This record gives sequence, structure tokens and C-alpha cells, in this order.
Amino acid sequence: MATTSVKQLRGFDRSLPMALLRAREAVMKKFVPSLRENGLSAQQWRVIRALNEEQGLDITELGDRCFLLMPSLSRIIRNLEQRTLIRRSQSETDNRRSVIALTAAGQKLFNEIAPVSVEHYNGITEKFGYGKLELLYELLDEIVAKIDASETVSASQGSGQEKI
Amino acid sequence: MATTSVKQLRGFDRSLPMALLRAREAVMKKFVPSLRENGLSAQQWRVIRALNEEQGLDITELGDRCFLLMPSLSRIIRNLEQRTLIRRSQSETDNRRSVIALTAAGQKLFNEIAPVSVEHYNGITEKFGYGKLELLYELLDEIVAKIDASETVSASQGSGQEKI
DNA sequence: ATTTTATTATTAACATGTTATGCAAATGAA
DNA sequence: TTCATTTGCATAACATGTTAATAATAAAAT
Repeated sequence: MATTSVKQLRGFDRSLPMALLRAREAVMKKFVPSLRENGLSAQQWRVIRALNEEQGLDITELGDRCFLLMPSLSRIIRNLEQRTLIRRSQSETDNRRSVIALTAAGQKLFNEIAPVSVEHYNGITEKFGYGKLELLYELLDEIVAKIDASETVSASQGSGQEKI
Repeated sequence: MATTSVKQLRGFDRSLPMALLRAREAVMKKFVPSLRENGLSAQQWRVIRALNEEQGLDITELGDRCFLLMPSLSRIIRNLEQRTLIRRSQSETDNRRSVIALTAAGQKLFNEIAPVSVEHYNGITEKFGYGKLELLYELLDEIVAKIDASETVSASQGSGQEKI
């Protein structure tokens, strides 16, 4: 089994990015079609979900929470606004900021889809086991933390950005 | 902290797809820039890596190994072929198939990048711990297996799809 | 042999990922 | 205030993700 020779580049079966990608695909495989039936992409759903958790977020904050880059989010916001699932208004304290909120239609769509999402995740929890799922979350959080820590050398030192 | 009410839709911090996505981003964050310096995307690198492992793959097989869909792969192949990093020839037993191989230039590029990749993954292994990394692989493999198993009810029966 | 079906690969069309650029508004330094 | 810098957001340009449609070849069925 463990014929992987040390210090060699691992095969795809043991590539961490590929393993993470495969797991993500497996988890989403069942849910994406049900989103499509409602005319939403997975990313659009993330935005609606974030706005359901908290209304009136600006676009930068929304990007952080949904893990979307600004250019993608900018297009998604435009799309959802045209479909009147969200509403965009101007911040009163900062004229650069847009403030986003769900419309009634957007809220309604969320309420329709959310139960299916809950059921889906419950199914995965049941199949995989609650304990293992929690362990997986812990490991994922930890690997992110360790990697982030190792590159945040100081942020006040000059050693963070030079040599662009 | 753990105010997540049961049977509710989890917040983003406890969404499995998001956790997997974040982990993947963290792992790749350091490596993608070094690929870009060599004019390659992560996906193009996957293709080159797969061809280094085994030459003469057809495009379908390449897609399976690199976890890329045919349309994406079709464009990537065209791109890499134009840059003469790969060579495309016709299968002699099946006129539909293309057979792909690395050119000398492609092989050279692989040899230049591979050590950096090895070093990167060694760094992650060191930071995160070998045991934990193996545990993470196991959990990821297992969740994929469990999910796949649950949807492969029989494939001949009709009871595999309804009630999404 | 002819028809049907399945496989291989491409292209179309649209959404998103990603880096670079641009611009307007806010902030800070002089 | 004036000027430089930063921040918030949009757009450009190109690569990829994704579903659907298409063309060519192969395999199977009749």
C-alpha cells in the first residue's frame, strides 16, 4: 500500500489539494442540482445565505464571509439585483460603500431552499458520523491556522511584501 | 462560541464545503504564485504532472486523473499544445481518441517546477504533522466513499434519484 | 448491411476564478 | 487646505467551471 517513495512528488491520489477538491465535489454533488432548479449557482446561494444571517452588509464584508473575490462578487451582486433577489443601497456614512439586503423575494427563496440544505447536511452527518465530521472540521481549521501562521511573519516588518 | 442551534442551517464557519474550500486555498496559496512565474495555472500544472506520471494518455483518462471536465481540459490541451509543452497524436486503434504526451520542453518545465512543489508539501507536512496529515487524507477519502456509496443504490433499480 | 446507441472530443454560452487596472471617496500627512 | 495614500468597488482580460448541444467514430442491435 504505502509504496509512496519519500521526497518524491506525490501522485494525485495523495495530493492534498486534489483530496480536498474531491471531497468538496462529493459533498456538493447532491446539492448543486437542487440549487439549479431554483436558478441559483452555489456562489449565489452563499451570498443569499450570508444575507439571511445578517442584512445590510457591504460588499467587502460579504466577500469575506462568502469567500468570494471582489470581481466575482461584483458580478453576482449585479445579477441578483437584476432579479430583485437583493437590494443595493448607498451607505450614509461612506459614499463608496454599497449596502446589500435581501428583498422579500430573496428571503422567500432562502426559506424554500434552506430546508433542503439542512436535510442534505443531516444526511452527510448521519452517513459519516458526527464525531468524525467534527474531527474533520478541527483538522481543516488547524491546517489553515498553521499555514496562515507560518506566513504571517510579522506584518510590521518589511519582510512581508517586497520582491513583488 | 458554540451557539449553533441544532437542526438549523449552519453558519459559514461550520459549512463543510466552505471549510474544504478554505483549506484548499490555504494549501495552494503559496504554490500558485510560483506556478504563475512559470506561466502555468494550477490546472495546467495538474495536466503536466499527470503526463509526467504516465505518457500517452487519452483526454478522457487525463480528465479523470486531473479531476477536470472535458470542456476545460479541451481548452487546456489546446493551450499547452500551442505552447509546445505537450504533443497530441491520433490513436491508431480508435480514430476518436487523441493521445497526449509531454514534449521535451514540457518535461523540462516539469523538472524545474517539481522540486519547488515537493518543498512546499514538505513544509506543510512539517507544520501540520505527518500523522495528522495522514488522518486528514483518511477522513477525506472516507467521506467521499460514504457519499458515493449512498448514491450508488443499485444503478439498475429506479430508486436512486427521486426525492431530492 | 443498416439502424441504433454509446463513446470521444469539441464548441457554445454563461457564471465564476484570478490578476491587473482604474476611479471615486475617504483618510492621513504636510 | 493640499497632496499622497488608502479603501471600496467596478471593469478588463483571460482561464476555468458547468451544462447543453454537436460532430465524428465506434460498437451494438436488428
